[in-house]
Amino acid sequence: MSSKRKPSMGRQKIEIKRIEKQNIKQITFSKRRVGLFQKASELCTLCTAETVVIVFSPAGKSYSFGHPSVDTVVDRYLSGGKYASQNIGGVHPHIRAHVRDLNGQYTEALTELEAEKKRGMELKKVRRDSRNQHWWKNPIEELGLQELERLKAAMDKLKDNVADRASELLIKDSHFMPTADPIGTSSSTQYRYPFEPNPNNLHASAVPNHGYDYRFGFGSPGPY
Amino acid sequence: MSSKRKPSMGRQKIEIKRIEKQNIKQITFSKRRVGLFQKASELCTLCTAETVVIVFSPAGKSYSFGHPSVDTVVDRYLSGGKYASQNIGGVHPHIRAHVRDLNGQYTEALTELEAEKKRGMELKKVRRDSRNQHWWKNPIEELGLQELERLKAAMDKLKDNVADRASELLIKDSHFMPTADPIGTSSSTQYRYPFEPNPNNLHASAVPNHGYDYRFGFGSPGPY
DNA sequence: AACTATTCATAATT
DNA sequence: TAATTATGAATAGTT
Repeated sequence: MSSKRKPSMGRQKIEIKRIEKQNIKQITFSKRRVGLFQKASELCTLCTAETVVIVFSPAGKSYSFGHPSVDTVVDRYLSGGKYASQNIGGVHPHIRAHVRDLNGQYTEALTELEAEKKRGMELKKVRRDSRNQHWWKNPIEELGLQELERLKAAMDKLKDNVADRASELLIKDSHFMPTADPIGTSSSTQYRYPFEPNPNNLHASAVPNHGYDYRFGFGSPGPY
Repeated sequence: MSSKRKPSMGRQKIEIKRIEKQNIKQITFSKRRVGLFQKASELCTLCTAETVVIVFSPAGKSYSFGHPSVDTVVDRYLSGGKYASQNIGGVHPHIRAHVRDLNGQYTEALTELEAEKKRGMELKKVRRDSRNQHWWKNPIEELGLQELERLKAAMDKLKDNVADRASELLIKDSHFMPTADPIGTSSSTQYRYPFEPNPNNLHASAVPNHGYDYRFGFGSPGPY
């Protein structure tokens, strides 16, 4: 209750090198990961670009962002950069514009859909598309087109409505949820990857930089 | 030369939506792509994280950043999450990483839904939405805090369901898995610069671009 | 998690 | 295409 406000020092300049303090590192990771995804999202939207960002935390948890989808972009990359999909190509530039806001809406919609399903709605096999392989669809593996459509429509509506005004309500009540954590994160059983926690150096091969101002000028003539 | 200096307006606020003007878009793309890679690099360094960023310009040119390398991180993602080949019915074994990756799930789900619709599948409107369980479709103004709480609860529940399902699968597949190597490039290219402008390889075969010559001077076919 | 002071990113412009 | 600069955004340190 003292009267003083917040004599914050404000943002301080930091050296870009490995953060030793675990707690600080964790917080920084969280903040910057969000910022990174946000930047990626904006790039997609503004420039009609396809982008994927995958990040493994030092603990081994993965986070990703992808437009049109993680798989789409990764596949395209692996296949040599060919135009992976002609049907998707910036046609819908702002699908995932408000990732955080929509994340909750998505899960809610899924829940609602599951309820519908259990209630005895007709089930239809999803088409043979490779997308079938996504494990996360299993919980709703019987989603029929009708359900998908409903879900889609609902999400669209929510997107419009919530994106415009929910934030003000939400911010004072609750926040969007963390995007990762379902399975025990304490992870005593967490598998440890070979290089992932490699503490001391990032051996990005002939890596010129690491941690400080970089500059590269592969300015390109022609198409960007 | 008199002192006729035009003080630039400085950075102006812009709306995050598709940029129509091609020249502006191209410039923005270049700048933001660099900024994105820079952010990714800093995240790696500061937090000892493994990260990959792949971006395709609207012209189809790809750029990527990866630490320790693009392939390393992509492989890790693929081996831990899924495999690119067609999937047979049944449970999917490679789910470890994806389990905690709701963000990616979200983007993929959204895209999937979009694809469903665009694929031309029957467009059925919802008719039973008069039911109370569709409260969440109402205009946001009508959503009170109570509803928001409910939505939040539903989200948590869904996440639990997903986590449970995932746990089952994890237990069921707690053994070693063959590393999915979608394209057989697991080893060769180690020498990569962190910021990797991929050469124009629209004509490329199944092999991801591996040139380390990041100066592409190709002509500019296609749009842009 | 919320706040600020500050650094950093970048839109407009040359 | 690159450089400059004023302003918008991201975020380090703090509460």
